[in-house]
Amino acid sequence: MKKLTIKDIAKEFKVSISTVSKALNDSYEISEATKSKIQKYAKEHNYKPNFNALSLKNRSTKTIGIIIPTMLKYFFAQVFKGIEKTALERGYKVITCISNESYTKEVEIIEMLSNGSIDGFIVSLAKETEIKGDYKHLQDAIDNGTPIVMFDRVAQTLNCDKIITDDFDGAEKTVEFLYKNGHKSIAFVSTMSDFHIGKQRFLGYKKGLENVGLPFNDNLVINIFDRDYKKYESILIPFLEKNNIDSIITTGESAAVASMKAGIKTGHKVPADLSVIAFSNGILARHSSPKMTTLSQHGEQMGESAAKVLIDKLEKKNTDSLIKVITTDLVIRDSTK
Amino acid sequence: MKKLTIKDIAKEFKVSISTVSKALNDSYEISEATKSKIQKYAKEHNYKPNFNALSLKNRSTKTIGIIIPTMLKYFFAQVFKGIEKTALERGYKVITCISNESYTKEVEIIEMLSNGSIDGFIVSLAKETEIKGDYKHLQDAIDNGTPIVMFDRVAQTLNCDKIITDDFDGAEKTVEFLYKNGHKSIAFVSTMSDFHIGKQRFLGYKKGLENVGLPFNDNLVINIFDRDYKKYESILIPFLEKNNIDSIITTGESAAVASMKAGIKTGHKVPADLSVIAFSNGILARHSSPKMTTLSQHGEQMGESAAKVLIDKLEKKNTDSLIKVITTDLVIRDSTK
DNA sequence: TTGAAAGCGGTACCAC
DNA sequence: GTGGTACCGCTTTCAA
Repeated sequence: MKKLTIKDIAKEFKVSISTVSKALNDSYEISEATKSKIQKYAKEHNYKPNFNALSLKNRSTKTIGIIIPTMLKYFFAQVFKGIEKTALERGYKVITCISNESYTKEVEIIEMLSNGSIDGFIVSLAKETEIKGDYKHLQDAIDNGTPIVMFDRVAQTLNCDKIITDDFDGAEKTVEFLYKNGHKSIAFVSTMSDFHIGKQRFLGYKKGLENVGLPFNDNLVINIFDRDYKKYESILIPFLEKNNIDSIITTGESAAVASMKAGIKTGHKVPADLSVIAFSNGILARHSSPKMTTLSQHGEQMGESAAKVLIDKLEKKNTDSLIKVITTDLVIRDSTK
Repeated sequence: MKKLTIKDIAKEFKVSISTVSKALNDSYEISEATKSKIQKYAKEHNYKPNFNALSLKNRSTKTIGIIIPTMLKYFFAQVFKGIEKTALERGYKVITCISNESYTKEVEIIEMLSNGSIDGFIVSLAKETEIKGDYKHLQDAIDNGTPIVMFDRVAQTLNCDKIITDDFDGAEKTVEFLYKNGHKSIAFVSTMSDFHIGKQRFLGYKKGLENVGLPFNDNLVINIFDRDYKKYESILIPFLEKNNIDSIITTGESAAVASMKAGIKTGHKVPADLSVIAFSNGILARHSSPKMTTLSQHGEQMGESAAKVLIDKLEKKNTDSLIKVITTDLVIRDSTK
């Protein structure tokens, strides 16, 4: 039972294919009688215009390519949700590819999709790519007329639309929040120091300290490079033992959970004498005990925004590049006093 | 800077387009000299055969459609990872759509993609669809010659390939494990009693009790219908107070976390006098305190399997429908004694 | 009001 | 060894 085509319908009614095409598109050129019988037939027989033929003709696929480092992190899954929802609403499909933090994979994906498969890209950089700092593959795509919208892990030097978090400001205001609540010895735990966003969060932390008049102390900052969250705790225990710390800001959830556990193991009470706040987007925060206070990231909204900006660009509703900042919200739960 | 086509290359070398096509496909009909100069030129100018033209010609898009209820659950994200990886390895792209547990959405997605956008589907049913029991949209797709592979939440009555978890056996062996470790009063907490897989897990639980000679007690079973995990705890506290329970099997992570918290609040010690085991796939299990013992689900492997089975079918490497069971593993952590 | 034909970017058969 | 052409399914211009 193969697919019905315009040609089949033309044969059925003994008319030309152009008549059928026009009838289906409700053209004024065609008589009501002809139109209605053809439309009825098409509907009854579940006719659907062939996607590839249309894409070929229109030079537009109505699909967008997503390239993200992973789907296993809740933040990215949330962004994906926002993209998918918005895209569908506006009649676009999404092809989703995972770079798995690999530069090579990212390049290959761009290559693979740059053959008319998609109209534009939404990208968040692989870790390797960001460290390498080589964005030629993305620049090539742009030069070829394929718009790119980046989010979260964006390439500073690339001229394209960007959706980002207020990393700097978020960290800054978090320090101020902790200070106002009586904390004097605020530590910063980062698992993202390789990333631009990690650096911004760190700089915001420093700025926050400066704002409230606390000295910056290098010993209160720890950068974890290990990718294995299981080791976080053992790294943090000596950190907490050696230093007199009353609060911790972490760049992510796993580190925050580990911080709380390490805090408890080193004799602290959370939040009575150790407060913990994480840049986060979710799932662990709400299930940890105590429940985690977070600087909440609105991944879904970032996704919606990215899709909207890209599709507007594809449909020429906007033209010049913008940077959109989605601000974090401080969500106070039980890990801070 | 528009895309280079075969026609452009033909013009460049003043040869016919068929010569170019053959040269690019390394045909024996074309002289080495011509081939090499054309191939060189194509590579240098980054020529890529147009995807839509090829798909149109070949009636095959080398892309597969994924329809899943959500990406925010770790299990589905894992399955997605497996699918994406395997698909890419075999030269396929994936278009991913979220049904958001809605029957209507699921139907719309199938409609939308049934226009030659994809060669086959990988589906896990929306909750609504499963409750409704109406699989006509899927049957239609199959009848139209679009193969479907289902996973986890599969339609019993549909004749297609299926990748499932050993829900019944998993629950059964879990009861036996708990019994061997001295538990006599084993509760079953389900958030999936609407789903076939939830029913299977329950039946496996009953069978397990029977196997070890424990009586089945209706009071020790609780079905939670509330979708809000925040309420789980308040539902479970009276459940634990009223009954004398020494161990709990849950159908998912959130319920297990809530069970542990409720247990602690009702004066139990986990795992000393209350053991908790969850059907799970991940992330919470490893970060909870105590870390959760799980019946681990291998989502990624299910995804790999689903993609492999679908692609084999598309490429006619297999032909008849199979049901593949991916068995769970008992991963013992700290929530069981 | 309807139809013929070109074209989107390829492939492949057939002729030269 | 190279070129002409039909075709994949559809839209659109132009002619009838």
